[in-house]
Amino acid sequence: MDVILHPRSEEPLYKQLYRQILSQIASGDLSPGEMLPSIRTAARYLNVAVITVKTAYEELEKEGYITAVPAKGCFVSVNAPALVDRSKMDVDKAYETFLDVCKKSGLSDEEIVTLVTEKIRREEC
Amino acid sequence: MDVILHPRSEEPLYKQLYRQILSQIASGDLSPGEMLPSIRTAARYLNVAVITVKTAYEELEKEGYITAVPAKGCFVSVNAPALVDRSKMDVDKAYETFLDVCKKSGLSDEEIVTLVTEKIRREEC
DNA sequence: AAACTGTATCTATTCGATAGACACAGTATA
DNA sequence: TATACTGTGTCTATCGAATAGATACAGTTT
Repeated sequence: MDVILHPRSEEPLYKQLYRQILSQIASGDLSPGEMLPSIRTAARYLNVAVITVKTAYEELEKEGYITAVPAKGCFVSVNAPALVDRSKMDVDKAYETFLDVCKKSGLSDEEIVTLVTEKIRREEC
Repeated sequence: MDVILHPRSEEPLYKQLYRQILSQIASGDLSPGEMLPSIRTAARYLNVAVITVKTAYEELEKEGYITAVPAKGCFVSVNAPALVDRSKMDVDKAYETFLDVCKKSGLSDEEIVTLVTEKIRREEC
């Protein structure tokens, strides 16, 4: 399992795991149909609680990237790559919309970057 | 002071106050230059703590709607109506949507800032 | 039967948001 | 100058959501 968690990070463990798995699906490192490490195996390997892995997997399942089968395992969805592509497009589209509104409100490029940075920073605190 | 707070509401007291004052600025009920009730007066009248009013005023000031002058009072900014007109609400809404999509795509806060910065920089060239 | 799978629940901890109380420093006015 | 006001800063309490640990449950595989 090619995942590294940083326990002291601001980012919750389950989110770190979620992102890294998603990234591996996006890169093709994890193929559709492939079985993920079981929740217990992953938890043991990563030295975290079962619920931490469970939460990460749950989030991935809720978004359709993986499918959990009780007593069987968790598997990368066959349509995961399509979802990844779509999400990329969604990000682009959402960005375009956001940029449009900003420009219409008379915000400069610099102000937009500042705005996003500030909002993210405030959200993190 | 034409404000009513609902202590049992989900919405925090200071936000209720913030919204109602902003609404009054937007409607012209509060004019530019006009002095707002002092923090203490408002707190006494509304039966809330000083810091509750302070927080609401602080938010309004941070966004440029009012100006606080120590030992004098808080005043509606002269350019408050312009701020209201400017579709700031739209920017916020567009940002929220954009952020949502990014999060759903598994982007970390850092990655979002990078993405925006990169896109803006590329657009400028 | 043993060893595995995902799931559910109960609990503890931490942290931010909210808001109360009160002290501080500066200004206005009588 | 005494007082009554102004915004500000700090210390504290409470509440709830987020996070994550431990453990028990139910189903499948070998």
